Amino acid sequence: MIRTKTCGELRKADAGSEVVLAGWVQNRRDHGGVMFIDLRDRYGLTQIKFDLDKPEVLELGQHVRNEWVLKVTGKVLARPDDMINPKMDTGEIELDIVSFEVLSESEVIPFDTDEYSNAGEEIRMRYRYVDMRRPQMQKNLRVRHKAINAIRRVMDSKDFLEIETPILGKSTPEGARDYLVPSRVHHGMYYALPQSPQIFKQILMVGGCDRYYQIARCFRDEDLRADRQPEFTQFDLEMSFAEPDDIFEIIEECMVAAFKDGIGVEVEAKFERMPYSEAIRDYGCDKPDLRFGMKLSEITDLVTDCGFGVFANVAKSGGMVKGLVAKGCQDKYSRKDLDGLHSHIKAYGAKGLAWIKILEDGTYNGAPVKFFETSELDAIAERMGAENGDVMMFMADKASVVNNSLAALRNKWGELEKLADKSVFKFVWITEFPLFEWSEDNNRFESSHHPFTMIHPEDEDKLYDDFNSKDSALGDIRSTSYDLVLNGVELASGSVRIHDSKIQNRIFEILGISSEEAEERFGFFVEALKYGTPPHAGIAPGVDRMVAMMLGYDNIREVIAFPKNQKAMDLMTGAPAGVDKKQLDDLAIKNVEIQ
RNA sequence: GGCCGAGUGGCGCAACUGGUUAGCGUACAAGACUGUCGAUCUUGAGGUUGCGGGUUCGAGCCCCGUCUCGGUCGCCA
Repeated sequence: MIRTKTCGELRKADAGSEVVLAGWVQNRRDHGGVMFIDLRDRYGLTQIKFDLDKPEVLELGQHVRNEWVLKVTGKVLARPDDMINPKMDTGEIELDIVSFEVLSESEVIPFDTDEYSNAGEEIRMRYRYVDMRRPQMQKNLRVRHKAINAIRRVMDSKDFLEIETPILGKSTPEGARDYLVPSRVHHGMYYALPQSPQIFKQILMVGGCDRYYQIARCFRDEDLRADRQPEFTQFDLEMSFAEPDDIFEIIEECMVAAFKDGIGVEVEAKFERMPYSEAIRDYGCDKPDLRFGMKLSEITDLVTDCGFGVFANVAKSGGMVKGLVAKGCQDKYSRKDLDGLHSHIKAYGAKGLAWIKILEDGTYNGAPVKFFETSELDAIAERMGAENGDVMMFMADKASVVNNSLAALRNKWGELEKLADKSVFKFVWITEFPLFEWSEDNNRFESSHHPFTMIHPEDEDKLYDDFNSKDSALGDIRSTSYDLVLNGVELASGSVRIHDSKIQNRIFEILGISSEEAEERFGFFVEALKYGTPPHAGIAPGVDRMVAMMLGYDNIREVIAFPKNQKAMDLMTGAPAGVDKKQLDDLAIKNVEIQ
């Protein structure tokens, strides 16, 4: 080894020993006759002292620059009490230099690597290797490792096998767009990179593997977001002879271990459960942030005959009127503030946001007030649980717009009023998602999750209703599926799978997939299910999101070593890039002029 | 594809309703200094304000176009 110790481990007890450290120059403080260099590695910082006891070493040291890589031999000195630096782990000691060697010089780096560095994202991505030297990035990568390691430990203890599934697979046109890889051996044929190992993990169950998991890379060629990358990592698992409770128990144990090992936080051991219908009713969305209340209240029935046309017309025409209450905010937000809230929700199709304040004396204030009888307003306030000093906010539109908008408004309010404690991790299982959703575009039912999702046992009788009608009982069918939500973020999605080919065939029929088509699209899979399929269930938590949440980031790029930007480019390597004509010729692909 | 925000020395930012030579911090270079620890002090170098056009006596700022980055909606079974 070039070094005998790391830059983070020397303590007072090491005083007197001679050690060799190696690392990067974080900082040089030259006082003429005495000079200090902070030497940095992954483990920490150690102060190196140069002085006139060795003038030739000091002279050489004065030519060293930031980010050079040094090997330093020296003697550990306990610092006198008045020179201890309590901010450094190694602040009780310093290294009295004997000699050093420059292992590597460095150009002037594009941005600072210290803890105060605040470079923009673009420059950080371009020079990710510099960015990674920052203590925060080192911490992020370490937390990620620790969390994944904890998951592997738990899964091993439960007798799960980690099994790799192929990266080069077959394209399945439904769902997200696939990344395609042209075949050289078969011109005109393509592999697809997996959106998830879904089909393979189910086949592993047919294959008797019983309990499988994988820290799996997944690929989706869709537009990106702060929490969406074209390639991302899922903790994917599948279990035979399992019911939802079995999955919940294992994931809960994994989350507890991952948060403990990752960031030292003890999260609740049992997570709350909430049916999808309740989540939509009370929070307007399927991923509620339960760190604060502020439930939505529907008032459609109270306003059907009111004098406020905006509400009454929507109520009469099958729409929905719903609201929420901002407690004690009456004098905190002006008319202008409240009217301005609309800008936060108009992206969801919200045409307007109505608000009514209840002043401290109990009188109502706001644009719609004059259209209502006081008794009507009293009834609305009572329904919503609003009291003097509160602000009531309302949306009237079709149900999906109302729910989406108010859910966004609720989250916005949680942020404005700091209702959501950042140190709290509130998990919830959202269960019983609808099995089908009516697609207006295609005029038929589509799977909410995927076509292999098991129907809720109580709803099986509804499966044979008319599948060509939007009002069919099929729309009310619940599935045996579940999402794990943490602080308003969807962390995982899973379900019990269909193992009965009769049900599976009926689902295909409803989805408009003919048996020939099913054969063509997933023939091998449907075939496999015919050879003795155990009942099985699974789930796949997103590792990037989980780690980002541990560390308080909205952006998963912070916890991925080499992420891509919003246009799916790697700014460091320059991918994607053009290729040689020869490579294209091998694949029989005609070159397209690069624009 | 739509909407919103941002592009100013290497990096991070400022510049009022359009008005002198575009500032500040940091990094960088040189010098000073024997105890600093985000060292300090002195001096210095470093800019076609993303790009193109327009309005104006005058544009970093206003207008049009365009490019780039980010956020978001659509999209993501």
